[in-house]
Amino acid sequence: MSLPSLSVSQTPEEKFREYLASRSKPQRFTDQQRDLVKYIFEKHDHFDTEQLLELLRKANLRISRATVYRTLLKLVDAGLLRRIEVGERTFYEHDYGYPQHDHLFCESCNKMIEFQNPAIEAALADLAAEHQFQMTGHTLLIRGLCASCNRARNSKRRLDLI
Amino acid sequence: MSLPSLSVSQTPEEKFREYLASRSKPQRFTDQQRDLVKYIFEKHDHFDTEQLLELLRKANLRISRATVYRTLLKLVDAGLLRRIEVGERTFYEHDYGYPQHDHLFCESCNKMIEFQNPAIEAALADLAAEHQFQMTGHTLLIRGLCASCNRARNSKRRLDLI
DNA sequence: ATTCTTGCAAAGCCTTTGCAACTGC
DNA sequence: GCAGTTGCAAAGGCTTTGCAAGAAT
Repeated sequence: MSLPSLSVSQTPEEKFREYLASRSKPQRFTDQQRDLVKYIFEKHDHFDTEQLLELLRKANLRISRATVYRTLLKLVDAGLLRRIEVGERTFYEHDYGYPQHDHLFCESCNKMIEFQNPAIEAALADLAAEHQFQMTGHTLLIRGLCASCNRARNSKRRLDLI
Repeated sequence: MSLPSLSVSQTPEEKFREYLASRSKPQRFTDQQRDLVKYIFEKHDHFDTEQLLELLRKANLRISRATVYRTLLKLVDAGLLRRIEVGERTFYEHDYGYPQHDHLFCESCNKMIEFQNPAIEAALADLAAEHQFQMTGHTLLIRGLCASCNRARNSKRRLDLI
């Protein structure tokens, strides 16, 4: 969406194949998995399973619901995708080839805005240290109104006053 | 658990009754709701619905599953409880009479440690301003190992080396 | 008396799983 | 050919809901 990609030496497919091959019980790379990886990494976006299934249907990729669920689990485990919980819903986004970041979530247009902010990172690290807490990760979502929805609301308000 | 309570002029029950009465369609205050509010506000804790049902059973409070779900919705709406999503699970905690805070979550002992941190708050506000984002709230969960689990792990590690 | 709430069981979501057919390797 | 994968449909969690009986105002 907004952050620069990291340069990575392997394609997502290569990285996934490597993951599959390196399991203690080697797993197989199937046509469905190939299509799914290709489709998901063609564009950077946030999606939940239902949206993905709908998009696959529209793209004429016939992969069963069960296979999509099973493959998403593997992609997360392989480090290609990251799960994010937004309220009650579970979304996925690119992990591989993409920098760590957090999100601003616009409750009006449902847009996800990614950001990286060293000041916040530092504040979290300090806080963890203060509590002698060994931080392994965090979840941060800022909810509110994005700039454009905010403008829209303000102009509507102005119109309402006329 | 750890933060000082705010002083509030109404008891949780009073506040809930006021909420019920002030609806456009006034709602009723029942024995089950009274018991539930009393039970939940007796001690400050984080719980999910399943845990609460189990605790109620042990406390010999017979309130049906459906009523618990229905009442929790109302308590959140009334501002008495706050929902927090931890991974896939939904927890509840006191909102009324309790200051805003975020959580450290220990993945080893599942303990929730509450904290308030002005530096983090400020960093979030700055970030939102930078993006011209009108923040209405945020969700922040820091995952990792709490001090005592960390110590336990370290002493185990030392023992393993012998 | 009226209207909301309860408890039960059924239904709804979303996700996982058992199984027979299929397919990478 | 063997072992892992797929697709289907059934089963699982968790949560919501329709309805008749019961309770609050």
